[in-house]
Amino acid sequence: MIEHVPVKGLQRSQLSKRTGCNIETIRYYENIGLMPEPPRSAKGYRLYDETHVRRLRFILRSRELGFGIDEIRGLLDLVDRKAQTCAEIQERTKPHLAEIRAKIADLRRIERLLARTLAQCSGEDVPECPVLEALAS
Amino acid sequence: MIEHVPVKGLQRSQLSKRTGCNIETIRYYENIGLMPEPPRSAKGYRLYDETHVRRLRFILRSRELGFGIDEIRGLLDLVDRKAQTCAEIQERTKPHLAEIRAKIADLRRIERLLARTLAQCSGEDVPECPVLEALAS
DNA sequence: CATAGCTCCTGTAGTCACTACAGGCTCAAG
DNA sequence: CTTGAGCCTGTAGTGACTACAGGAGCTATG
Repeated sequence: MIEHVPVKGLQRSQLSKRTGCNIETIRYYENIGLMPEPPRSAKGYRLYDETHVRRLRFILRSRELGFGIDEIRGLLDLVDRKAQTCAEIQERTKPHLAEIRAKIADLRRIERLLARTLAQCSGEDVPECPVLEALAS
Repeated sequence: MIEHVPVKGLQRSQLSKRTGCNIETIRYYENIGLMPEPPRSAKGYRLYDETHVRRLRFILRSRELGFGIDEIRGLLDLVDRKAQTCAEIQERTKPHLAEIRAKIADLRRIERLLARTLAQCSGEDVPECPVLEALAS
């Protein structure tokens, strides 16, 4: 009569399905200390609960918004300390927003250059291509 | 009377200075076959010339424009074959431009979301932060 | 009861585009 | 002759995963 009642808790694949996170990535986040080590079943299987689902969603959402692992570690520390204030969060988020804006500006510059060069390109079978010339210059 | 006249040609550090390319990166490009193996001096020092300068500039410019190593390999193949046509170049450049535009769209979405959330943030010492709530949701 | 096929466990290697380092040789200046 | 820079090589580290190898366990079917 040991463990006849199925141990409640989500296994790795269930957590993966619930969050859309790659199954290997979950273990990776555990290894680097973003996800806590979950309790284990008698046979050593990881057993997750709703707190893990929420934490993983937080991480994934932050990644989507372009935060790096270390930045997320910082945000999670604030959450865990429960001492976070709006001011602290702003302090971390504002430079991140600035970075994203810089990346956008960069890409737009590249896009303009590439589009302009392509527009000069006849698309015919001539051996002189303005794109290559732009790259070589 | 061996090699009294300095062997003409640029050494790695000179090529690095002329192109702005990190000195280690030059060897890396050689290892992966983007840069050709240059001739060597009697003692085995690499000796570059203007053709190497031009090729490296082409590579660096392409990287700046966001082309991956394999894409550059493709462009260089076209250049080397001397059989390139505008049509071939367009074929390779158009999808790349589309990728860049997709990345811009992505980043703009992220930027809007982050900016909107930050705008709701009072910056005061309250423990409920709309940014964290947005991340957790 | 046995076997098949799935999921789980672990550690490790591969990805991309570099960058850095260790250990040894060469070269020019002082 | 010594010092310090620059060259050579191979290898390891970066970030954020992703994939694989080798072994154990679970469940369903014959």
